[in-house]
Amino acid sequence: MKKKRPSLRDIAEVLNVSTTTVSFVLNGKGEEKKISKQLIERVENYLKEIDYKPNLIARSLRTGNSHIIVFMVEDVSNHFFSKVGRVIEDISYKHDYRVLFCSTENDAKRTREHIEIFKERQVDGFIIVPPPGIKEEVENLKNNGLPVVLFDRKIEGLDIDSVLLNNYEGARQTTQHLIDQGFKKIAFITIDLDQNQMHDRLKGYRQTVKEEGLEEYILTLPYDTDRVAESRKKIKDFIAAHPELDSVFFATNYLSQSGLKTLHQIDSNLVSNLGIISFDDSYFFEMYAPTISAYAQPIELMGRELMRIMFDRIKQKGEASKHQEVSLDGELIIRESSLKKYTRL
Amino acid sequence: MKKKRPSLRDIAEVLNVSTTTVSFVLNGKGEEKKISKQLIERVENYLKEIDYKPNLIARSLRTGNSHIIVFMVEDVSNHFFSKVGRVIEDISYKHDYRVLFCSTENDAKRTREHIEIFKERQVDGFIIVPPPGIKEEVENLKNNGLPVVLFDRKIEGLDIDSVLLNNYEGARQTTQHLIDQGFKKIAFITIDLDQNQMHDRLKGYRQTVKEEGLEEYILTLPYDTDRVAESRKKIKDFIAAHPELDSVFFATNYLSQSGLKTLHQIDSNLVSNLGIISFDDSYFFEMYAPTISAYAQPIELMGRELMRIMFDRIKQKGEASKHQEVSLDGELIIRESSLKKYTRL
DNA sequence: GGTGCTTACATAAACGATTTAGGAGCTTTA
DNA sequence: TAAAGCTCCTAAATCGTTTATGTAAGCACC
Repeated sequence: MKKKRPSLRDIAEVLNVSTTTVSFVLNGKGEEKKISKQLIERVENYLKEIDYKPNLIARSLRTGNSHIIVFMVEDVSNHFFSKVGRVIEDISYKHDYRVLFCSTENDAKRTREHIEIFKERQVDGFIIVPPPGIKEEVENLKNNGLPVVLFDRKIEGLDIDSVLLNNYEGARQTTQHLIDQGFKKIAFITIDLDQNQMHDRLKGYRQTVKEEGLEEYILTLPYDTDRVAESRKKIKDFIAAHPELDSVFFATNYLSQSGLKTLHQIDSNLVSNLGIISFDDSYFFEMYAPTISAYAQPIELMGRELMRIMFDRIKQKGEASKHQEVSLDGELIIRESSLKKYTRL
Repeated sequence: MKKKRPSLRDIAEVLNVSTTTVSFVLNGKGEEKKISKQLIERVENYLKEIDYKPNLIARSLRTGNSHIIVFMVEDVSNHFFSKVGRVIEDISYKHDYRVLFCSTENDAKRTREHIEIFKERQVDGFIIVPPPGIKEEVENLKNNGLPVVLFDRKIEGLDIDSVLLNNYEGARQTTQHLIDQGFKKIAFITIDLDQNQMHDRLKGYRQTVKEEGLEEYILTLPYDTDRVAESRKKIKDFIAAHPELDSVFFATNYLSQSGLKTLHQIDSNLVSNLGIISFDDSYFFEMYAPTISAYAQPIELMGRELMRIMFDRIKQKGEASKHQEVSLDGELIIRESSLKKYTRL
């Protein structure tokens, strides 16, 4: 049943030329390799006629690259990562590269295993959202001449290509926006995740309220998603302890979503009465009532930058050269929830 | 810099044995192939010592399979598909298979091209959410002995493995639930997508209201996501034309989300005053106020069934055998929005 | 002591491409 | 006319595995 696809050799035989010739023509190196016009044409016509598709596995084995890049993120089904993944996928396809998606679950062991497996598969590059504790593996990849671009987070003490959000600046803008709207008692609700991006957001918030001579209200919740009940309680207590609060800045979109629910539970008018803004946009915010303002990461741009750097590296074929650290600005998406005139206090 | 990984041949040389021996031991066929215990041990120790990893590309070339399966869906960043993708990814990894994700955009041409490309890469199987118009290509894949499992939709007139939701039954249950809650004027809002799953949902709704002696209220919106304004207007007109409606059944979660927004725009109390339920669950529904009831697809189970069939087929190595059509039931997730006592009419 | 059967390995041919090195035939040049 | 230089093409090695086939040694058997 399974009829074998013709190989280069089969074609060469039919045309009575060598496989070399067919290969050269196939790869558009005909002229360069001084194959005569007529022969090029003859081969090309035949290739087209039988709609020949080379066996990419064989090509990979010979050339040592696979035209596959991996995109390792915390969770492929996470909205932000899957959107960026989609951008990367599209760009890759245009350049004849494919993308392997993979979830790290922010776990070092799982990530290490995956990196190992992908190396066996001769992938051509890695885009990684690094979990803590994989500095060494990433360094090894780089030293082996494999392109690696970090995304979303960096690894302390490792000079390597990366595409990041300017979290500090983003948090500053977000906080400033609330202040500009007339909010004065701004709570910052974050998680106890020891990673740069969270630190930078916190710093941005603190610096801004400080400069404006306002007080800080900071609540740190556990990172564990299964400690929801605990988080809920903490938010309730926090709100109760600070009745003077007029607005809330959630440090991640996940926090905002569960936070909104909690606020609504405390008092169904609370959400409308507080100024609310989220770091990270979400599809959800557009639908909520009121619509929720957010500082959105530049998804499209991030994907493009990641691939630009990736292809730069691939072209360089492992030659060392200075690393690029791209820090991108997001965009404040102002919706109803952060506009003073919409709150009813 | 890039130090070459040792090959089987290198190892054989060091150990003074043949590559055959090393290969057999590597693949655990030592005993079967009558290699002596001592030698097996010697080879195994060395393999472990240098932490040898075989070149999977070479293996693929030789064996003709890649241990890669593709998961082609409408959009990899869609919540439902990415969740199922995640399940598939996890199962695959456990069996040493990798997953290539790919977005079809529901476009036949794009899908055809992708199928072609994946065949060149010798992928071992396809899980496809088929766009209209690719019957022939899918049939070819199957006839070439390549495992194909359809997901979410079927292709009319093609007998092939598939994992589907029992849309009819789901819509019946959903409608019945509203009726049991005491709702009597139930609107069904759907899209004009000519695909089985939508037809079945409509049928389920109609049959149920008919059996209960209730009137049908059906609104069909354009599928195009960029005709949002038009959809909004249609919903508004529909609601205005039928002030007697006491509940709404949205046929997809995307519809629910934009529909909720529209309802809220019409009248901020409308969402609380109507009974609302959605086909397809969404993360969003849990957070909304009120929380929105939904008929949830069994994501985990779907992923497992897809992979079960896939591995069945892979084991059969292209032998034809009767196709399996799995029809799964979802689960009614009852939240506030569909409970009569929560609506204030 | 020839035949046959294990055991325990090795040899070498694939898989299907890319690519290096080279060769045949022609023209040019000193 | 011999050497050199083109032009156009080919032979064969190579990538790193898997696996069909080969074979040498040992033993049994009549």
